[in-house]
Amino acid sequence: MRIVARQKVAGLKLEPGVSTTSAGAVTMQTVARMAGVSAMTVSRALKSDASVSEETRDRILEIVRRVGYVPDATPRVFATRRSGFVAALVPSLNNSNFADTVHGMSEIFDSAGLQMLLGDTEYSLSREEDLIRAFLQRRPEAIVLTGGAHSEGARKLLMSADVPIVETWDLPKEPLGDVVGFSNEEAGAAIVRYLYERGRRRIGFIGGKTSFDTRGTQRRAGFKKATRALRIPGDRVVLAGKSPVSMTQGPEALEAMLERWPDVDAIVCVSDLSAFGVLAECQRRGIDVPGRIAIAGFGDFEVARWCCPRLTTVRVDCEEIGRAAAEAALAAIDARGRNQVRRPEVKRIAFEVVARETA
Amino acid sequence: MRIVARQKVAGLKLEPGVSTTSAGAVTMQTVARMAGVSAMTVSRALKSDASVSEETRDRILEIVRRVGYVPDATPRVFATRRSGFVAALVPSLNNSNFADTVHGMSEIFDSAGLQMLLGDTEYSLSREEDLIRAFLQRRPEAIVLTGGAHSEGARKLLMSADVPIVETWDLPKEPLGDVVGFSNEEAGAAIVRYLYERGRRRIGFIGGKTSFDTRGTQRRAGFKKATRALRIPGDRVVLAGKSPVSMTQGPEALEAMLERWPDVDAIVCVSDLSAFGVLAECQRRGIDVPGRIAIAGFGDFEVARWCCPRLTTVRVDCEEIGRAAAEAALAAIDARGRNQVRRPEVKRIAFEVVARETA
DNA sequence: CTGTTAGCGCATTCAC
DNA sequence: GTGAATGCGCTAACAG
Repeated sequence: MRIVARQKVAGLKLEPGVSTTSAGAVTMQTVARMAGVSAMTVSRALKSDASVSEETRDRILEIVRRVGYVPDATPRVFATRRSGFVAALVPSLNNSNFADTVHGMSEIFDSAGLQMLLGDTEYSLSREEDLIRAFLQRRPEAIVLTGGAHSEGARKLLMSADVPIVETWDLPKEPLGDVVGFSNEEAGAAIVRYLYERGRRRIGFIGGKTSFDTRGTQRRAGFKKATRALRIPGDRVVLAGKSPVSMTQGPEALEAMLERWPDVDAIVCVSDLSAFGVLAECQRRGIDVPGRIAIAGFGDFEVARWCCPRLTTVRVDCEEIGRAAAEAALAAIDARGRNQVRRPEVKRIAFEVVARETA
Repeated sequence: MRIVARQKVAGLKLEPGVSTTSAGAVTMQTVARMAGVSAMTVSRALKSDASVSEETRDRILEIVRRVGYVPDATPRVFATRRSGFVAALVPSLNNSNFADTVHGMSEIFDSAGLQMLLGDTEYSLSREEDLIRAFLQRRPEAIVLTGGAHSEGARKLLMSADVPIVETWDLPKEPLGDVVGFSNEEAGAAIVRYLYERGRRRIGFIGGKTSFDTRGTQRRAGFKKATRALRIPGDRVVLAGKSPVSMTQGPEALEAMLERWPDVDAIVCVSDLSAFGVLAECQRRGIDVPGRIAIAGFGDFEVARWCCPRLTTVRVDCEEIGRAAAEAALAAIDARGRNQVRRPEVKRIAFEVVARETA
């Protein structure tokens, strides 16, 4: 049998009869015996609101400090029937947009005393399902997902788990619970209209090949839709590399674009990262940006704000998505705690085209 | 009393007598009754190795699927005395170097069936301590930390928790356990020597103001050391903004540098992000890079590989740090499981100067 | 203000 | 191949 995290009583001989558990760990019982009280009193002393005499509490807390006792959350989960966990899944942790969202969430969850179980789906629905299954074993009090596309298996798991769900970064047609997001299609259309207003007529789109990045796919749909509405050609689409699309795809994507449509006068990229890759490749080739080609990205990544020339992009308040998602989760958890019914809500997060130097 | 994650039996009427728990959750017991077996048999059926008749297992698994039963890890933790958790703390999740390390770790931990509790210390030792305290309540089987600098409180907690520890991204003088890292001081010195070899003599350093980023501080120490050894001036140091240092600091830092030392012919930046910020600002000011000023960064971020001109930098295999750290953790967990003593090890990860276009 | 009792849902151990 | 008893460490509920 393996022993987890045995706590040693640092620099302290336990008096006889004050035994630790079989595993040698310091438990509440140990502390209780040392303080000459019951475990229940220790339990009360450890939460600030419960009623314990000042003197007893001080004595107990002193012992707790001395032996370095850290209460075990596992039995607490058992006893209170609350795991203290919230699960959050993002397509990638290595993407500052999602990292910002995670940051926003943790701000709220932290202060609510909930720990986050963070998962990186790597833009894969099957990995998302696996993570959901793994996380559900920890009985999270809520689950925050990215996007509205999930495998059938994931949906089944989530339904029968009967756990509050928040979907983010999108506006799913058939939400599983609360929604905090925006229309990626509208965002894609908005940037096309912006370029059109700036006089561009031969606009191209660069995105990833795979369908995993459904938000990217929707931005592409928005591109198509807007070009149609504006009666400009909408076939200048290059899909390069695989998601997550990144700077790496810049050179090959630009090459492919220029070969098929040498007259392209503006390029909408599925993210700032690919946009920056394209921009840098233009600089290498001596292509004037925005003189000959305008470039627009998505996400307002830091690189977009600081590169030269600065990238025109679409900004979303990623942290706000996280905060709002966490608040929705808390509301759902709270309602559940009171045995109340609560209708899931849809919270739209604004996006805006940020006009800068590349378009 | 709040109820966590009640599982509903989707589309299935429970026959009378086959009750769920008081909370209404589907438990192993529920499944057992439905299958007409004991909970123990369900438990066995759920792990592939245990001995259960083919027929019984199939019947049980079918029911498990139908009702969407997901076993609860909490009592398992209790019974097996293994939490199945590993804690990992990084200074920032919004930093692709650390995100890569996390990715490397999860690769190994995933396949070992361990779940990661991921924490973002935000470069703050006190937040690190808080996170350690919170995570220890979950009885992680190992803890992976970034760097060797920890608060006294954190050290005490870790010591008395008696949990295997791995420190990464550094070579602490007094390690708490295993170490997987490299000398940031040597890395800082190496890039100075590189610039010196390329003929630069008036080399400056740009880093963050705060002391939280101890790795950055060590790179600065390496800068000092190398300039002294090479007998070139080592006072051209600008500390700007606060950690995490980023592109944002580029303009102000460059401004400060040029004002005090207009003759600077090379700038070592604490990270590629600040280096890119400086590079972009040079481009805006029309300063020739590397003609007039050479620029070097650290970390080989994606932006360094793709920007124009490409950034000279120091590369470390961040994912390998993560993988090696996870492997060290597994080794420690394993030894502990066998009640063996195991001497913590120090694994050095190589770094290399990557010569590119800016220096 | 403090103690006692009971139980959370699973795995271990031992019978059968 | 299967079942029954037991206990993990904590807290809710109630008794004192």
